[in-house]
Amino acid sequence: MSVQERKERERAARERLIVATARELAEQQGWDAVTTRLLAERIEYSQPVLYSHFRGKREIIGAVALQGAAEMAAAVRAAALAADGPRTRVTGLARAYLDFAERNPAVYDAMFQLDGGLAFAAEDTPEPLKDAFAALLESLGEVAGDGVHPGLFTEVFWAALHGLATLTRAGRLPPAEAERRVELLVDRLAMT
Amino acid sequence: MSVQERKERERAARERLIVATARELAEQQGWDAVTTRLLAERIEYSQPVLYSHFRGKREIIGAVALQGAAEMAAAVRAAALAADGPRTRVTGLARAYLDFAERNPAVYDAMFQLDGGLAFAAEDTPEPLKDAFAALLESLGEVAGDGVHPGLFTEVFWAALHGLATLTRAGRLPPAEAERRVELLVDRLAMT
DNA sequence: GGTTCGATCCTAGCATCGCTAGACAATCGA
DNA sequence: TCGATTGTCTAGCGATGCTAGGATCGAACC
Repeated sequence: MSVQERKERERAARERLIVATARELAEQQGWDAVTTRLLAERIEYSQPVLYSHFRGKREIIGAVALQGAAEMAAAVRAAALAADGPRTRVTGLARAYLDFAERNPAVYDAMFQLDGGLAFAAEDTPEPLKDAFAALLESLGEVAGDGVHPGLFTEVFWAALHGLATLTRAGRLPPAEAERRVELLVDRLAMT
Repeated sequence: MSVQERKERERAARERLIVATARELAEQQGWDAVTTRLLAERIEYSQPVLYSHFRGKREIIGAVALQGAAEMAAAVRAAALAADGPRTRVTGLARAYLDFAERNPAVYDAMFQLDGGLAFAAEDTPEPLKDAFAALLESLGEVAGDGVHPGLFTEVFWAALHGLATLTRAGRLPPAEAERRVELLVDRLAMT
């Protein structure tokens, strides 16, 4: 059995290598540069090996997205823990969210802009995605305000952050005043 | 000269046909289906003809985006005119925006999700895009609140709408409660 | 220890993509 | 009427995601 176990370990390691390499390549040169040929060359295997781990390129993007969701959830929770009041917690959360999107644009794209073949807002939504939303909900729920459903409030706040993140990164919003936009958003949306 | 004018007219008509066909095809089967071959076949010309009008597929997407921006500006202004108070105006604007995105998903993608090679938030931003932002500003500026820059407020409100539009359409947000999210957003953001 | 057999991987290739070169035909000016 | 110009098409290039089928390697059995 030991031989088989070793093979499984090696196989899992190679799968992690694929995901990590795809992510690295995407951050360096954009997702367009992540071709199956280049990716295969980087991991020093032939193309078909990729397809023994993933159904196709979509699933590789999906794997990067899940990894990113876990990291984002951690980043958001860390920011929330570092703050003391509900208000500063929300501001910190917003900054952490936008900061993550800015520092990991390719991962953010994998999560929300590209098709990673992942289910959302459904029963079969992968755990990391549900947990990332839960991380937002934990801090945002307490500032939803009276009579407002915490989940609904979180959705709206999240959408606003997502809009700021994508429009800023696409050059639709001047980056200079990003901080003022965050302050305005928190000022108005959060009921403290 | 008349002959040359006729040719120019016909050429302009063909260009409109290309844009209209690309848009139609994108709305029916998604932008992935808008290949240069299929598009050429639909307009009953060969592929290279497309490149005598546009630099490439990107520019065709850009042309659809500009068309969409003009329509969206008109839709937003119409909604604003139909309302009487600042508050109902903002609500109507928000509904019109999201309605446009929902009814014209491919056009909305061309405007904000895909690369149409268009400049934003810069001097060389095409007029229709600046005008679409201006249409939002006209109604949103009056509810920015004291001491808040109308442009900045418009940017934040727009980002929130954009986030709602994209996340809803991507299946990230359940469509059922879309209306309640709009109400919450307007309630909190608009100072009336 | 040699042999068999299954798992693993690679070479080669398919269909399709955006885009372009060069041949061909239609039209215009002289 | 004839050359030149303009316009269009056929054919093809390089690159893409993905796959079929053969080669190779290692584990397991007599």
